[in-house]
Amino acid sequence: MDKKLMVIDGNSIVNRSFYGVRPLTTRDGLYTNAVYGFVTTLQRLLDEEKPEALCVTFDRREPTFRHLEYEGYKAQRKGMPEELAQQMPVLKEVLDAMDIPRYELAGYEADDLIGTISRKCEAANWECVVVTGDRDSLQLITDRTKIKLVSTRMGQTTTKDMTPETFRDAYGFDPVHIIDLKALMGDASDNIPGVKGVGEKTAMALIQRYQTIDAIYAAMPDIEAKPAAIKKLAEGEESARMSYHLATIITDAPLEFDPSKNLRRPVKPELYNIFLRLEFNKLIEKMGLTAQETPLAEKPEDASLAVHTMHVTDEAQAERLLETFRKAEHTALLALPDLSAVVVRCRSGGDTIEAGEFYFSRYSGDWNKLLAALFSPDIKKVSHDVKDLTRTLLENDLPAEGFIFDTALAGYLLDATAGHYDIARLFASWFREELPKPLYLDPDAFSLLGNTVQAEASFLSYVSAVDALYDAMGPKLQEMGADWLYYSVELPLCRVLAEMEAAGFRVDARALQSFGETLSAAIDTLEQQIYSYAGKFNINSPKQLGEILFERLGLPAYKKTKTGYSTNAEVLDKLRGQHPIVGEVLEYRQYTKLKSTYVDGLLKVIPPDGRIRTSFQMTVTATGRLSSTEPNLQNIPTRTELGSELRRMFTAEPGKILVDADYSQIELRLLAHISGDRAMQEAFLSGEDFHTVTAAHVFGVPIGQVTANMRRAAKAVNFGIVYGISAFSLSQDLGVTVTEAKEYMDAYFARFPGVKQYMDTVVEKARTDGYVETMFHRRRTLPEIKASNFNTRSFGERVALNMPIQGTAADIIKLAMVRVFARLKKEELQARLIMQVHDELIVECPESEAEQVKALLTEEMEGVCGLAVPLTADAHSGKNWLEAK
DNA sequence: GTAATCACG
DNA sequence: ACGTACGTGATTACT
Repeated sequence: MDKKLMVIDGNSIVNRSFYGVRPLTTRDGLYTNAVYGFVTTLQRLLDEEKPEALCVTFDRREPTFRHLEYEGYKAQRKGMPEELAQQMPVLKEVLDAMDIPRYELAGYEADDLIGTISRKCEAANWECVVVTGDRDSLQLITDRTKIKLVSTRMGQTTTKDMTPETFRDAYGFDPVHIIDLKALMGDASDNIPGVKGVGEKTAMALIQRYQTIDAIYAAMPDIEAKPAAIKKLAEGEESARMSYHLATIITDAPLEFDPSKNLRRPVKPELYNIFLRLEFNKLIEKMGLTAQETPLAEKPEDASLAVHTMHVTDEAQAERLLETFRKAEHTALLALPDLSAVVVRCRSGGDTIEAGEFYFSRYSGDWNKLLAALFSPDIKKVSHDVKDLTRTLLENDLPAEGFIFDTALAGYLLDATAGHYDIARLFASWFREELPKPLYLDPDAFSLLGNTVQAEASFLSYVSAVDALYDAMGPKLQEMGADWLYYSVELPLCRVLAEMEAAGFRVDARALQSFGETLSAAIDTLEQQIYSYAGKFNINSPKQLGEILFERLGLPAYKKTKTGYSTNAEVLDKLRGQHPIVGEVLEYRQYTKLKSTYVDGLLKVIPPDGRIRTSFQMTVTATGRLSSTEPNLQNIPTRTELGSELRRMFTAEPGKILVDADYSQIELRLLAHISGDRAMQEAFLSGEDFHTVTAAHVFGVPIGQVTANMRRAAKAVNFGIVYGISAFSLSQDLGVTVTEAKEYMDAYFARFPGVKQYMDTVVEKARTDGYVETMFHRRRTLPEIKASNFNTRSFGERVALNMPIQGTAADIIKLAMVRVFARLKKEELQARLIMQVHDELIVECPESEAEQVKALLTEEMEGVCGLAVPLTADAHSGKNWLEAK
């Protein structure tokens, strides 16, 4: 059988990848989606076709000679967006590392190169597969050359094989006559004029009947077509002949090409480093790439590190090592989640210190005593995920002191949008080297002697990675000015959160259960009523609900989603009154939401002691806020009366009481402070309702004459500013026209010129620096701000406006938590912090402490930092969350 | 696994 | 002209 060569239209595939793959960037802002899409597509094609040889063609950016010949030709082709252009050199680098030949030739387009390559293959008795998304190439199809047409729809790449047979089935003539077809109908995207007035239908019919334009013009004027078409053909002959020429792909470009010189070769070792730089971790894994023999020089080399590693099992050894650790300036330390093993890496600070890596497990002495010694304050520990380790230790009645660094937390502060902060990924992205996969996740591995050594080795490599990261990250934190935030807020917060998680929040399971039963009954009734209008269907399925509402019942569909009708609350609310089913669906939604997410969801996670324990995530949000998972206790309902009933089930334990304190409008106060706008600051200093004062300013009336509607509008503008406003969104929110919304904004900016100025300067600063930051130097990098895509860039601008405000509020409450925690301890109160909801703290304490705790909370929260406006917090107490709010 | 929806600040 | 609020997490349906 003949050998097969696959030639890829590089520009076509990279373009499709760029628009088909969601935007991806590396942590330093390099766009990578087109390269990623290209490589994955290539992998798939190779799998499918298994060609012996492979090459890629590219267009040169200079004008080709056809531009000179006919100036309209492809003149309108848009320039590449910057995000794609920057990926082109990277893609070429990748192809070189994969040892795939690239062809480009000044004066020739990719099509011409492909045409030439395919003919040379045929001449050498090779089969040729052309991969492109461009239908122009179909004219190249022969018995030996097939085209794989690539199309991308909704992120899914599909290919269609076009052979002479499939082509004829689709078009009714031979592939080569597609040139004749284009000569008649033209091609707007390539600026081929064709015959004026002859479109696709006429042209197809003519070519199917006569095959070539020569045959058509030879038979003129007696051809099978409408008289009007015949007239146009006659007038357009010259244009047809020229178009024919333009549509013909060149197959004899001056290109040296021998298919046997394009045989597939193994990838070069550099590919690993390139992929690492591009953060293509999945591809590295899939393609089985490994690090190069010679590591990059970036990793800090520690000459003093002892080469020896030791498995510590006996007490005498351990005692000696503990003494060593106490003298060390720091040790890196990791523990298994079940505390069954600990690994320590200790570097020499002097002659007396025994340097090395030590693996503690299967210990003959008192394991808990050893742990207590390791986690006491006199050993300065660098670790990873300190909050989780602290919680585990506390839950086992062990000390959890002396943590001086957390590599996960540092990674987050250094790049809050990276998303993942596991040791392997941090190590790979910092040092461009891979780390062995974690083997310790499987506890059984330790019982199997064969695996043990491997598991230990892997665990040891993790602790050395943490140690190396500590060296690299510490200075970086300082460099960006985030060291105070890190050491005085984030790191101490680990302990605070660990204790909050361990404490949990008491929930009245019986009350919750009976609330659930009430809901169930209501849901059943509503279900029957809804079915009575429309028959039985799954009300929870937006698809089925949409069909019922907008097709069966004929209600007007205001909005669509990607996949069909939108049936969200906003849409349904507009349909209220048009059909009784609408209100019932809304009610059904509300009840089922409460039942499934809250009642059932929470009942599932109530342990025997009745206290629900959430997990606070410290490394998730891009702004610095915490998040809460399994379960999320930061989104317990409050906005509706029925929903807020759930808060009644969150209680203090008998004899105790909840104290709830929240910041009053912290984000707007921060806006007033950060922007330096005097009028806005005075609005807060006046002591009047802030939204009312803003309304008075914006509408130019005395405070006494502000109507509810005016206040509502002002409030919407205030929030809009914090979110990075646009007139359109504001108009949607307020239900007014865009023009009116624009007027509100103009009036607002006229009255608060400092706010306008802040908005301009913060966006400008984001553009020059590539990041924005909070008052405490928490940073968010913003590659989006330089995007050429309008939407992406606008998003970047909104984020630039919002992050410093939301983020500073997050910094402030975190600092307040650390201080409240310390005060409660210092004053020897039994009160315990148990919850944080972004601008709100909840403390559970004996009733006798309530007043003292209220005062303490208010004082610490308000006293975090001095602003140009008062930072106020209000505290309330009650037996349950609803009462205390 | 993704999309739609809806709960919170 | 572009298409829109900022930040999260859980549940359900459906591919």
